[in-house]
This record gives sequence, structure tokens and C-alpha cells, in this order.
Amino acid sequence: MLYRCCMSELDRLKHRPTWLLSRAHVRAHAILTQALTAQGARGYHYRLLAALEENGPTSQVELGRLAELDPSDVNVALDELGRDRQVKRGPDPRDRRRNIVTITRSGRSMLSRLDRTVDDVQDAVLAPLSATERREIIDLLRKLAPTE
Amino acid sequence: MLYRCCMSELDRLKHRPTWLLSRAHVRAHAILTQALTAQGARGYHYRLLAALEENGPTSQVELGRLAELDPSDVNVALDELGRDRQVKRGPDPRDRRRNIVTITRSGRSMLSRLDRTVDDVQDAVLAPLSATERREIIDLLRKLAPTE
DNA sequence: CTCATGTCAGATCAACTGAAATGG
DNA sequence: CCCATTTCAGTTTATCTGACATGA
Repeated sequence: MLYRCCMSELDRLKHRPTWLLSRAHVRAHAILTQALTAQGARGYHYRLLAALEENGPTSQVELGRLAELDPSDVNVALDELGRDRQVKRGPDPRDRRRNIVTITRSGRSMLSRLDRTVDDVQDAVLAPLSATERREIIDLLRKLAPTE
Repeated sequence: MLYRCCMSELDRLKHRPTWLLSRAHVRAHAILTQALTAQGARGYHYRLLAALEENGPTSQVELGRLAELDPSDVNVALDELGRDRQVKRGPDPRDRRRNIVTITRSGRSMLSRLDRTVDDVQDAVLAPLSATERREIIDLLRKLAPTE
């Protein structure tokens, strides 16, 4: 955290949205990663467990679409989740190319632990903002994030 | 850009600031990188040239502090800028451990080209927002970016 | 034949680490 | 001796590419 520790002194950077976005993201990402690591998880795991819980059992390609992960990364992350018995992979009887991935009881319990963790992270990230400002920035970021 | 092309369908992600920040940053970063690449430059180059122009000739360690770059990355990026004759490195007579790095005329002209490029990028990134919203988000991001 | 799916090995890129060489 | 500066080689992490095998 040594080379990103202070608001830029450079006029060319310190007011530019791309720079501010990058610094804010770096800080948010550091807080998130550390919190997930403390729970023995990574962002990919949370996104996959969330996709499974919200969508129900499904194929790896569909999971990648939902969690916005590359299929190859889905594959690796599911290996990791499988090792911890948080998901199960079984063949799809209707299409033998596919795996049907299912979240297990222990996956659900991990997910709800991570839900609390990630909520706490939002609070930590938004700490410098008032309640009104928090609503505003969520709104503005939603407009900036790609919609298609 | 295949796996980050649409607003998340997952309720757990689509309203969370860390997620929105990450997606907005990914989009902004892609736009910026492509624009800089079209000019034959990288973000590190722009930051270094900006630091040199705003601060005057200085050492690599100081450049790293100003441009928020690791000293090893400063070194590599200065090699690249030196190859294009955009900066010159000379020994500091008062402290022979140091290099005094100076921006050249061609470095200044690259910098002013990149200034326009980067300004255009801000416009492209902020395209979904009104003028008022643009001021608001800059303000809010400044509060979120680390100040120390 | 083609297309989709899962799998694997590795490429890429920004950021960082550790250590050596030189000098204050 | 200790500390600062530059330099180099290499690690890490997230993301993406390309190829391949299997099967629809």
C-alpha cells in the first residue's frame, strides 16, 4: 500500500474521473479481498455461490454468464469449491456435455457468512460518505457501469 | 470484454458499491488503455510525463512518489520513455546515487497530445451522466479515494 | 460437419517483492 | 555500519486466449 497511499499531488490526475475511479476501486478491492481471505474465500467463490443460490443448479457456462466469469475460471473455482464440499458437480442426463452444478448445505452456510462479510465491507468502503451520498454514488455508478 | 458485458443479474452484486465500482473501473480502464495504446503510450508513461512537467526535473524515487508508481516500475517505464527520447536521465552531481530525470521537447509534445487524449477519455467514460451528475460523482469519488 | 461444453496450459498486465550494486 | 537510490529478476492476481476432447 506504499505507492497508492495518498491522493495524487498531480493536477492532471487528482480531478480526473478515470484516476479517482481507479483509486477508489483499488481501495475497495483491497478491503474486500482481505475480508474474503479472512473467511477462506475469494471473489470468484462468492460470485459463483451467489449465482447458484439465486439461480438454482445449472451448467458451468450459465454460471459464467451469471457470475461474469470466464468459463476456464469457472472451472478452476468450482474445483476449489468442490474440494471444500460447497458445490457438487454431476452429469446432466439430458445433455452429456454439461455438468449440473449444485450448491450444498455447507455452500449455503458459507454463502450466508460471506453475505455478512461483504455487507460489512460495503460499510467500510462507504465510511467516508453520508447516507444520502451513499445512495447517490450507487445511483451514479449504476449509470457508469456497462449495461450491455 | 465478453464476460463483463452486462449489468449483473445477481441481486447480491448489482446494487453493491464494491461491484459497481469494479465494473465502472473496468470500463473506464478499458477505454483509457485503448486510447493511450492508439497514441503509443501506457498509463505509466502519462503519469511520469505529467509528474515531470508539473514538478520539474527530479529523481526516480520522487517521480515514483508523485506518479504513485513503484520504483522498479518507474525504472522500466523511464527506459521506454528514454528510448523514444521523451525523457533524459543524467547523474545528479550533488548525489551520485541519483538520476536526474528531465522531460524533453518531444516528451512535452507527447504529453500535450496525451492530455487531449485523456480528456476525451473522460468524456467517453462520463457519457452516461449529465453535467451535474459528473460534478457529483467526482466529488463523491474524491471522498472515497484514499487521502492518506 | 458444425456448434456447445468443459478442461487445461499458458499469456497478459498492473502491481508488488526481494535483493544486488553503488554511493551518502 | 546503516540508509538511500537505482536496477534487475521474478512473484502475484485477475482476466483472458487458444487448443483440445467430447458430445448434441
